[in-house]
Amino acid sequence: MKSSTVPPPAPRQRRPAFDREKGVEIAKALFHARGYDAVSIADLTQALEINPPSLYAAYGSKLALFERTLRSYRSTDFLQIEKILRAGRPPAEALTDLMMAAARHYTRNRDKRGCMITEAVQADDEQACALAGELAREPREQIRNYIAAHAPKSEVDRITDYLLLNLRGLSAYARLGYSQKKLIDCSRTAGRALEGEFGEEG
Amino acid sequence: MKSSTVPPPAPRQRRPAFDREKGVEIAKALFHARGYDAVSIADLTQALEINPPSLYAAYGSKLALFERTLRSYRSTDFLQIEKILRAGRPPAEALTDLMMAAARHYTRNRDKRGCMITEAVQADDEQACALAGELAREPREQIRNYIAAHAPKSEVDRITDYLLLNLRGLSAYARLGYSQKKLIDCSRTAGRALEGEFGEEG
DNA sequence: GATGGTTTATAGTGACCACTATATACAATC
DNA sequence: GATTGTATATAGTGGTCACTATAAACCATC
Repeated sequence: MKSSTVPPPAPRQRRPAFDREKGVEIAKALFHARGYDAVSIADLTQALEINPPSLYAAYGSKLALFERTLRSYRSTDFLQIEKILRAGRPPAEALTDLMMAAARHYTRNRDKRGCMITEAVQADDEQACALAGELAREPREQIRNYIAAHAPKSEVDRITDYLLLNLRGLSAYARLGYSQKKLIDCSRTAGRALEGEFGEEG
Repeated sequence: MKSSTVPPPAPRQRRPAFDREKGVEIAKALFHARGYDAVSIADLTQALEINPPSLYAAYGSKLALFERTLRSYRSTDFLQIEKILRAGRPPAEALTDLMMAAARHYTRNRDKRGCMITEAVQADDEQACALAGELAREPREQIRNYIAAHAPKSEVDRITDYLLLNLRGLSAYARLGYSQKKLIDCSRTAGRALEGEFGEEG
């Protein structure tokens, strides 16, 4: 019999080693579904099944983890702009296809509605906002360069703005639950505005 | 001479009576500039120069105050859709004008960028979101009814969605700081997609 | 001047925020 | 088996969130 000291505490459980890359995927899903501001550290640690110190050891901060998820999104989940805007097809058709592809992409999964980067650009958190703004620059320039290669110089900005504005609208309406069909119809309609812009074919 | 009791505390200051309507205007400016989620009770009490209990006595809750500001915005700051979509002019022209008017309206003041209701529809707070959704219904129906009066029945939804999506994009890009000129150009471009929709004139 | 009702003030509430100090469990090495 | 480094755990930190209990100041009436 033991002497009447305090009973030994139950041994603490220890989880298997934490996989950083899987963690990024899980966090990405959360951030995509709800946005940077609406996802808390508690949400993340619960979803990753780790404790806060482990999360901070693995990623540094909420913002740093968000940056990882954004970069992962950019490299694996992002619209393949350069494939759609390939040379040798009518520009109005290619750009319309870009919008229709976006409509499809933004509604492909009910938990991944809209564009994660586009939405993050309008986050309340200033740093998250700036981060998304940087990541949005490259695809924006891809679109602009394509348009610059096909349209009169004086019209490039206007056409680019129009296209980006419609992509922003598509992402927003995807998040509001609009159906894939509706958004594809919107994209096709939006494309009609481009028809006279690049010189008529034939 | 007084006996040596504790010295009388300095008399508390008391502000002049608080004006509820002015408070709504001030709160509206804050909510418009930063959105529901990003404005705290502390921000509001500081701007209104009152203490939290006074704010709750006057308005009930943050959400109730937000509702007041939204309704005030709807009735005094909102785009006058019915004036722009008046009968007797080419529908494509009227709808293009609607978008251009929105572009102007959303950039008229650097502290009142975008549409307060449109932006609130995508707030993180569920109740604020639902509230904005209700207030957005009437103007949405106005636009839809106008289109329904001029377009084939099968095309009404598509044209309406396209128009609303562009208004959403205009509001978002106004908030991002795009110039009035750029947004008006976008609106004019967006209008070109409508040209074939209502039967050609002449 | 005392009284009652209203509106203001101070000073909190518990809950949640992002983040961390500190200790324990474990694997590899000596 | 003792040591060391690493990854885990508990249990917090101070700050801010929306919101409120309670009391003091003021005005109108008696």
